[in-house]
Amino acid sequence: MNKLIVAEKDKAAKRIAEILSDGNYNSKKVGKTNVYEYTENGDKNQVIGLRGHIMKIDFPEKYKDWQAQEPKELIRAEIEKNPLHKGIVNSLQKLAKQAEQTIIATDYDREGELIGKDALEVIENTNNKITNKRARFSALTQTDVKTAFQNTGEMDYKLSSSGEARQILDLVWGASLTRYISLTAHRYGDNFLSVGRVQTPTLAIIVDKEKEIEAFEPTPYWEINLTLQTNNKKFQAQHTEGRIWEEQKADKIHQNIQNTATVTSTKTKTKKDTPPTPFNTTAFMRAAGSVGLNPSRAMNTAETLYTAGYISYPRTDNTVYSESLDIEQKLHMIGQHPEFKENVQKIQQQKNITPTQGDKTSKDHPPIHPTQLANKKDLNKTEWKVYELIVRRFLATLSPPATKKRITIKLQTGGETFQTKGTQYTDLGWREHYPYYKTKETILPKLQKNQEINIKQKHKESKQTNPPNRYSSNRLITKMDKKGLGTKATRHNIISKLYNRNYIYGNPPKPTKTAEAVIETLEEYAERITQPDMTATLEKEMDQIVDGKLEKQDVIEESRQMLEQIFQDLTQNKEKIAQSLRTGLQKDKILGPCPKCGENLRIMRSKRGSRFVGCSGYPDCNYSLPLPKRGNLIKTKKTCPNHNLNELKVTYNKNKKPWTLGCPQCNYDEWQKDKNKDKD
DNA sequence: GCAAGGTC
Repeated sequence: MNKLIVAEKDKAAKRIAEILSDGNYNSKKVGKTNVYEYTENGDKNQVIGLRGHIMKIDFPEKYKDWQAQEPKELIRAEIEKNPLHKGIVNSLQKLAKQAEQTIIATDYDREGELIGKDALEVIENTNNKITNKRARFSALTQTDVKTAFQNTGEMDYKLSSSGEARQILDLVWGASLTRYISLTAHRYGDNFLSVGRVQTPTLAIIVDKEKEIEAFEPTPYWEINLTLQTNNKKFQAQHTEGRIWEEQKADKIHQNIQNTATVTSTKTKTKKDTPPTPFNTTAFMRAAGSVGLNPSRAMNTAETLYTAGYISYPRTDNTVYSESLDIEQKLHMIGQHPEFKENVQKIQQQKNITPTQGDKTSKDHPPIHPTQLANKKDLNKTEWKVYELIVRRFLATLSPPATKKRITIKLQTGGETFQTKGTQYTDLGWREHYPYYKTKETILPKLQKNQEINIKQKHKESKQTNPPNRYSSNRLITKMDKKGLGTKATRHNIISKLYNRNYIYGNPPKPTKTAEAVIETLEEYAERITQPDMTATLEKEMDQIVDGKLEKQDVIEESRQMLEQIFQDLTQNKEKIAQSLRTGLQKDKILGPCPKCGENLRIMRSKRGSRFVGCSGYPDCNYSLPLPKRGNLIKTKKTCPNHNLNELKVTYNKNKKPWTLGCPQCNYDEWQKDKNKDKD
């Protein structure tokens, strides 16, 4: 029986052909798509790789004009399914005609089942006699794949329909609310304001943190420190109270301090510092942040390294190496590189090599690890940085813990207790191979109990509490992971989207006033879309569809009713919402005082569409400054010390780098100066 | 000009 085997991607198709044919396969092209062909008992089998989803859903053409209908009409609008990759669909159709059976071998998860079902529909529509089977495997290894094809099962239509429900809910909620917010705020064209099940709660996390920072009021506190001196060494000690909230108390302690202090105790503890676990996508991106790469750069670079064969598949949840991963061989390979040679030798000398394990054992793909030795000169700087990070992480997971001594010494003077802490590594362990964390050491002099030590200086230091830190984009990915927002393959895209929509800027990302206005509005009238909980509930309902406890149609219907309820609220409060959105959006336009009249300078648009800085005192005041024609203008939090105007940044949607324009007044003055210079 | 999810 001639078989058509359908994999999720080209790489997987090739690997499947390789395994099932024991290496005896041919590659050919059908259209532009790779097809891998082999014979089995005289039958011709063909393996094709898709490109993820090959179909997409959308509303019919007549809904295309945003202004032509009310956004709420989208809630019950019909939904079409159309080819996303026409070339692949054509190739599938060609192959389907020649086959008697098709085996769907897409990834073993919800989206994989849907991708497979969409492909199967294309196949069955061109060949209604074809039979089908489903091969399920969780790793592209010899044994897994062979077993899966010897024990094929049936398609799980409940699983794929849960995927369809997810698609429909995302489209209906996302599109209707995006249009509603955009139209209400008069943001047309590519200035639109987007809303979605994953992006909006993510943005809310950023906005909430910013509000926390803005509302933060520093509290003053004091610390009392000593500088002590033994024969040849100075060291510091701090009062055991730590932060002292009343200055009077701090003063009293300060006064009590004598000329000497007595050692009352010395304690030494040995601590083990366990090596890190293997890289999954989230952990990798977080680590990439510490070498200065944002999630998108990290992912793009990893993708390049993967395609070139240097590392394993970069989109994985798994943090446990499989039994079949030949660690000895990998070590040997890495050891060939002069830069890692010594590290590898050290690991090979260990009595045993036991890799660490994380708690995520989903076996979709192995944890990210090096698969081939790279030459530094074959890679660009960033690629090497990422490759080295992955190699070193791999080495670290095979290494012993680091051991450190923690020494705590307590001293007394004038009835006050002080302490000092020292850290010393006795064995660097994995840290030697993975130098991305700081290994800070504080070495204290050797002290005896009851020893008396001279106090060189006493300090009363006045300090204040700091606001919480913003999330870096890499930390944000971890946060999204914890809250169940997005998937390993999409989280970094969601963050890029927030940048492109001018909801956030800079790194760590800061929200624009527009973002704050959108989140505030939605939190008041469509709270559900701003909370991670929506995803959690969705996941539960998807599971219930799979278990047969709920029907896809019922889940969608219930969700539509909920959205209709929200639109009722939105419609009733239309004026209020429009007002608050517009005031919020205005805030991103006001830059500061006009030097001529003291009214507000704002970013404006002329009738012909060009941008400029104009005064709100117009027509009484006609002060203005020029602005660049292209790019998105973003008002930053920084203000110019000379003109008290907010500085501006210019970003572009395409891969062009953003640049800082700075204060528009300074920018203009510089330009004038340059112009005059040219004249001279 | 909408979402999120695959993959390149």
